[in-house]
Parts: sequence; C-alpha cells; structure tokens
Amino acid sequence: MKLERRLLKKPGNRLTSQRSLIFDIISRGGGHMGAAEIYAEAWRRKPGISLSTVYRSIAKFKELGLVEECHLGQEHHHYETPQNGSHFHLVCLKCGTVIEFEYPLVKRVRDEVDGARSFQIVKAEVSLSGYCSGCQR
Amino acid sequence: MKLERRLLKKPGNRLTSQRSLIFDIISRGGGHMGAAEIYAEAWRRKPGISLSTVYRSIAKFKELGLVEECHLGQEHHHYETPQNGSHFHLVCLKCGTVIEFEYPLVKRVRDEVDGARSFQIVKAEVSLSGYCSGCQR
DNA sequence: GTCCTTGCAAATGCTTTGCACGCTG
DNA sequence: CAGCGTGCAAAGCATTTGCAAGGAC
Repeated sequence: MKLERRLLKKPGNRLTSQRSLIFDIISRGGGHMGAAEIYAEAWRRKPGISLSTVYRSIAKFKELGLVEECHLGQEHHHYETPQNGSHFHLVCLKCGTVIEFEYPLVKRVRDEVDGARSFQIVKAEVSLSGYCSGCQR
Repeated sequence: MKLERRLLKKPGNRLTSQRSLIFDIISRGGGHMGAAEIYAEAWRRKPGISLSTVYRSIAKFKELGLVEECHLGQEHHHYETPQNGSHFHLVCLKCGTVIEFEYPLVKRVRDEVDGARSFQIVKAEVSLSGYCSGCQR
C-alpha cells in the first residue's frame, strides 16, 4: 500500500514531500537506520530539511505502525518498516554487520515459561551480539 | 565473593565507601534499577554523593563484570548483578511490573537459525513487553 | 607519597518542544 | 481558508568529562 493511502487512513494526517521522502529512505534503507543517517540522506535529497521534521515524521509513522523502532546497540534508536512474523537481529560487534532472522520467540516463551502464560505480550525486542564468522579470531 | 576481593582482582582499583554503597544498592535492588534510582537511594544513605560517581562506579563494575546493563523500556538503562543462565524480562506497559524468566535463547537460536551457527554470540538482550494479568482489560 | 576517586560544574549527544510561517486538503 | 506540518532555535534528559581537592594503599 502506498504511503499516501496509509497516511490518509487516519484523517488529519497530511502527505507532504518531507514525509514521503523520509518514509522512502526508511523503507529502502534496508532497515536499521538511525535518525542521523536518515537525516543525512534526507538532506542530500532535499537540502534544508530539518532534523526535527525527521523525528516528528518518524514519530507519526510509529504511531501509524508504518515504522518500528528497535534498539540494536545501546546508543541511539534504529528504525525499519515492519516485516512479517517476528524477526530479530544478530549484530557483529566488530564490523557492524546485521543478520536478520526469524524466530517464534513470543510463541515459545508463552508455551514454555510459567508466568508468561497470563501475560499479554505486545512487543518483543531481541538484540543478540557477538562476532560474525569473518571477525572471529 | 565480596566486592573488595572482586575489585582487587585487578590492581589499581580502589575500594571506596561510595563504591561499596553503590554496589550494595544495585545488588539488593532486585535488579532493574535505573541510574536515577540508584542515585536517589545512594544520596539517602550518603548525602552529598555525586551522580557522576554513580555513573563512574557503574562503568567500573560493568568493566569488571560485576554488573550488567539492560535496556528494559527504551529510555534509560537499568543495571543488575549477573544471574546464572540466560534470564530475561517481561515488562508490563501499564504498571511497570517486571517478571524475570529463564529461556535458553542463545542455544535455541544457534540450533534453529541458519546463519547463526557460524556466529559467536557474546551477548543476548531480550525485551518483551505487554500487559500483565492484572492490567489486561 | 603516588595516583586513583570524588564532587562540582560544564559539556555532550540525542531527542523534543515552542513559535510563527507555509502548505495541504 | 482552517489547521496540520515545517524550519529554526532553544530546551530537556541521560550520560560523560575536565579539573582540583581528597583519600586508599
């Protein structure tokens, strides 16, 4: 579905050049883009755009479920467009490579952990880090 | 093992009243304490202590592996003393209750995910959030 | 006595907000 | 043409750092 339609789902939201630019950057970005990276790329394509606009657009997209926030390292946030199923990340501490993978964590936890059964899990975030095959030594 | 011994493992580290106080607070804290909470409790027990000291002590403890950092929500960090096995958190978005549980995530991922087999996983962080039985409705 | 630690204050980095103008629907 | 969205600058937070004084070993 196009951004336009998705924004309009909720009336009062306007489609602006900045928003479509930022959304395009995030969705093409291969996921895992930080606000600063998004801003840099946005400025490259539309000089003069403001950092606040980047943050405000991201906030709007999150609110609409068009973009998800994840915390790869510990520092700043990263954003990506939602995927099907629950997918997580494996981050190499040396080269920064990110490997995505699927894993039915929520289901497993609810099935296997006492006390989780009565818990309604809304969000799952996983961050696994270590060294990729190339960086081990 | 007492903090004293553990600090002294690495020569050049000194045992101060601030450090033992902060370590005591974190270990008694039931885990999941933020820097601000640690600071507040530290000030209560030792008025005049500085926030920087809290941060610097935590950094030192992390360096020595005496304390681990985890990112429960998205905001600030939380600290806890290491547990046996891999234990994770279930956080209630309404009342803030934290449920801890064990789950052999690393083993499972390495066993079940292609591409993870060649990856040397060093750290696993999981954050599951939703609503506890009392807060669902 | 050496040099690691502390407190204080200022600085930093990321993110948010107030305000007046501009553009969308 | 009503209001939402934008750019700019300033404010907010959590965390970090420089520096001189204080304390552990």
